[in-house]
Amino acid sequence: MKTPGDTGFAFPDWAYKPESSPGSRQIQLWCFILELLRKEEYHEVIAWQGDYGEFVIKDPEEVARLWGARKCKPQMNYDKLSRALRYYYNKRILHKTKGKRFTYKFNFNKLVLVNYPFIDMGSGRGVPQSAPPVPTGGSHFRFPPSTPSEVLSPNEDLRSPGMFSSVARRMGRGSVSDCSDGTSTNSELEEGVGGEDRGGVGPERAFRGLLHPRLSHDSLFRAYGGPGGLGRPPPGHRVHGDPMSPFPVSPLPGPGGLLGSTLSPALSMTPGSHLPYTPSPSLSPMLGSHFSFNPDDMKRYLQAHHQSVYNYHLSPRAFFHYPNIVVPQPHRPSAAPDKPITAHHHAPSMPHSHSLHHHQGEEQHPSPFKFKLQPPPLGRKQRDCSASSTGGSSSSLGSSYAALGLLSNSSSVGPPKIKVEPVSDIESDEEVEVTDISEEDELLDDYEGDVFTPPHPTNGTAPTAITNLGAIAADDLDEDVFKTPAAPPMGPLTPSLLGLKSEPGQGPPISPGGTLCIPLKLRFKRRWSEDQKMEAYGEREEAEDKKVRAEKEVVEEPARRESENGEGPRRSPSMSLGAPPAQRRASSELQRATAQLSLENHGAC
DNA sequence: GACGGAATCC
DNA sequence: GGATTCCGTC
Repeated sequence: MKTPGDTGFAFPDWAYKPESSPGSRQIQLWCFILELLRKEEYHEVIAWQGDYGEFVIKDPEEVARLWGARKCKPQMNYDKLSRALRYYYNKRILHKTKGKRFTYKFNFNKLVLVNYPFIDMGSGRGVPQSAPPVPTGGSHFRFPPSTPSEVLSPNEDLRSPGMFSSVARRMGRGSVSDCSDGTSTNSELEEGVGGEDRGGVGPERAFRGLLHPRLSHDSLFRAYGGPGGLGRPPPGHRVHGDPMSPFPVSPLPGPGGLLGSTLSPALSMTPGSHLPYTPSPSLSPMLGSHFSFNPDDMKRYLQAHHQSVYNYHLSPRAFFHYPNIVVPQPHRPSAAPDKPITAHHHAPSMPHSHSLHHHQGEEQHPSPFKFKLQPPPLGRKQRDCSASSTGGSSSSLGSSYAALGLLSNSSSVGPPKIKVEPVSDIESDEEVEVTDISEEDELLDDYEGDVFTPPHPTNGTAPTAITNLGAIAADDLDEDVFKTPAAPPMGPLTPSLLGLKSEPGQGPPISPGGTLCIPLKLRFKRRWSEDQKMEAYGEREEAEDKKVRAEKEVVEEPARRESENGEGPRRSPSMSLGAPPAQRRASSELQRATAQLSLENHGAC
C-alpha cells in the first residue's frame, strides 16, 4: 500500500536503482524487491507494511513470477524466490518478520555498505548491523534526561506526512548506520517482547530521539516540506494508533509513522534497536545540517553514529571500522572488579566507560578481553547433534576456550560447535552473519551482566593509526551530550567532535599540550610520535592481556561454573577507565585529527 | 510456511 | 558471488 513515494518512505535513491549499477544486467533480488515496492502498480502484490523497512508479499506467486520474468526464469516460484530471500538473512540484508506470513524486513544498514563500499568498514567487518547489541535489550536502558522525546510533545503532530517525507529525507540522510543490525536482532526482540517492552523505549522514542530538541515540529515542518510534501499518506494509510502497526505509533515513515522516513533506511529498521543510543543528541545535528546519502555525509554520519553508539556502551559489534580508526579497548577496572557490571549500561556511568586505556599501561587491567561463549547458529543437523550430545555445553566450553587461545580462529574448534567470541572483538561481517540473530538477542541479556569490551585492532585495519573513537565518546560525549539538553543546532556532537572541520564558533578542543588554536593536522603531527610510543606500548600490553586473559579464562571457567553463583572472578567489570583525563583528552585530539585525515583521504576518492 | 543444506548454474 | 533448484525437516 505504501511506497516510498507516496508514503514518505524516503529511501535513498541508491536503494531504488533498478539494476544497482548501470552496467549490471544482473539485478539482485533485493533490488528487484525494492523496485516493486516503489511502484504503485505492484502494491497489490508487494507493499511496505508494518515496521520500518518491513514489507509483505501479498501475492507470493506473482512476485515470484515477476522475478522469474526479470531473470528469465519462467520456472521461478515463491519457494525458490524465498530461498533466495533467505540467503539474505545471513547477509543481513533482509530478515524475516516472524509470525507474519510473507513478511520480511530490509536491513538497509547493510545495503548502505553495499552501496558505499568506499566507506571502509575494515576488511569485511561490516556494520555491526543490526544488532548493535543493545546492552540490555532495550528494556533497561533509559535515555538521559532531556532527550528529544521528552522535548517533543506527544501531541505535536510529528507524524504529519508532509513533514515526515521531507524531514525524513533530511534526517534519514543523517542516519546511515544503525548499527543495527540490531535490526535483525531487535526485530526478534520486538516480537519476543510483544511490544510491551517498547513502552519506555519504543519506536516513538527512538524516532523522536532523532529530532533535535531545538527543532520543533513546526520548524521542521516548515523547513522540510510541510503538507503536501513527499510522503503525504495516501488515503487509508495507517496513522497513529493503527491497529495494523505493532507500535503504539507506527514507526513507518510517512503515514502514521513517527518520523518514519526521518530515519534513513540505512538506520536500523528496528526502532527498538536504536533506542538505546539513537536518542543521542549526536544525531541531532544531522537533522538541520545538510546531510544526504552522499559519501561525505555518509561518512560523517557513520562517524557520528559510531561514536554515539559507543557512547551508549554498545557492543563493539555495533561499530563500523574506519580506515585508520580503531575502536578503543576499554580496560576493565582494576580498582573495582566487583563493581556491578550492569551499571555501565546507563548513560550516566559512561564517563568512565571508555578510556584510552591502551595508552596507559599502568592503568591497564590485566586483560581487556572478555570472552563470551556464543552458540553458533546451528543448522538443523548441528542442532540435532548438539541436542543429542548431552553436556555439550561443558564440553563445548572446553573446546571453545581452547579455541580461545587461537582467538582468530575460533571457528576451527571441533564439535561441539559453540562459537567463542571475544565479546570485545568486532566480528567480521561473516562472523556476525553466522550468528543467529535470535540467539544474539538472548545473549544480549547476558551482556547485561557483562561488559562490552571493545575490539582489539587485530583486524588489520591500519593498526598503526589508532583513532580511539571510544575515547572521543567518553571524552566529549559524556561531557557534552548529556549536559546540554538545549544544545544549539549543531548540537553537542559537532563536526569537531566527529573529527571533522571545526566549527567557526566552536573553538578547537583544548588539548593538554596547549594546542588550542593549532590546526588539527598540526596537532596531529605533534601528537603523533608521542602517541606512537604509547600505542606501541599499549598494544604490547594488550597482546599480553589477551594472552593472559585467554589462558586465565580457560583455567577459571571450570571453577567459576562450579562455584555457580559464587563471587568468582568476574570476567568483566570493565567499563572503568583507566586513563587520566589529560591523557584521554590528548588521545581524543589525536583521534579527531586522525578521523579528519581519514575523511579527507577518502573524500578525495 | 519457513528454514537451510547441497548441488548446480551463470 | 548470487542466485536457482531440489529437497528434507520442522
